[in-house]
Amino acid sequence: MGITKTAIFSEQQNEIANFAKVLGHPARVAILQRLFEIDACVCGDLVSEIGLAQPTISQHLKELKQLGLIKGTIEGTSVCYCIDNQNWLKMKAVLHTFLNQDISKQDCC
Amino acid sequence: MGITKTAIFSEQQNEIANFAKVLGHPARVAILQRLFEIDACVCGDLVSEIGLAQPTISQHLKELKQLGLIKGTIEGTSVCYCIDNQNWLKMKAVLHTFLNQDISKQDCC
DNA sequence: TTAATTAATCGTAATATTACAATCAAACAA
DNA sequence: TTGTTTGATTGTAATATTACGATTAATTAA
Repeated sequence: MGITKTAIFSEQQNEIANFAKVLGHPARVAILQRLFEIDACVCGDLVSEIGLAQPTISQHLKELKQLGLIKGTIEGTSVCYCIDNQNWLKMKAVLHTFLNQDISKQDCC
Repeated sequence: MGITKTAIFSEQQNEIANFAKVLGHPARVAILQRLFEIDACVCGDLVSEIGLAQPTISQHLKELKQLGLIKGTIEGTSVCYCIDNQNWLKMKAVLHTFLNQDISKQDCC
């Protein structure tokens, strides 16, 4: 019914899924890549760089912020965004653990 | 409009997002974990293990299959699923590269 | 003050996703 | 053959997501 039954899964499984979900849109991938690329913080240049309307970018930024992957500081009329190192590392650790599960044997089917 | 503008993003960005998206649901995370756990292939035990209806599990399996992360073989009346090693490694490489982007300096905002 | 700029928020339309009941198709068992 | 089992498919309801126009709030500039 469009709603995910989070209750029946473990916290770890939900955590993995939540991190993966926020990376599951190319606009958010592009935003993160841009924030890594630009040493200094990027503000609303993201709107012109990525070809989406300002409210759309703002919405994606909100999701990234909610998961803690980025943080923004007001600088005059603009807002400066950057990666939140600590939470990025946290996500990295969570996803790496999942991705590095070992394939025990060879193909079985 | 609920539709993602894939055309304005690079192939790499879409690839990252597509892999992340399929991991963005706890049921699919659980299915993959189970397939890693169980050495032999699991069939419809997934339905009883995970607390979702059979059509729902089937739907999630389909998405995993479409991205090539798992493969299924018919064995009598049941279907045996397992991880597709090659594509799993491909995804691992793609996501690792993205996750390992370096944080250039310290926090800037 | 008023105008301009920037970005968040609101409202909404279009589409996608999640979940499951009902059904169907294929393989096996009797 | 007929029944049984397994899992895919269909159809559908509920909810979520994506995208953007319009508006708003906040800051700076004149």
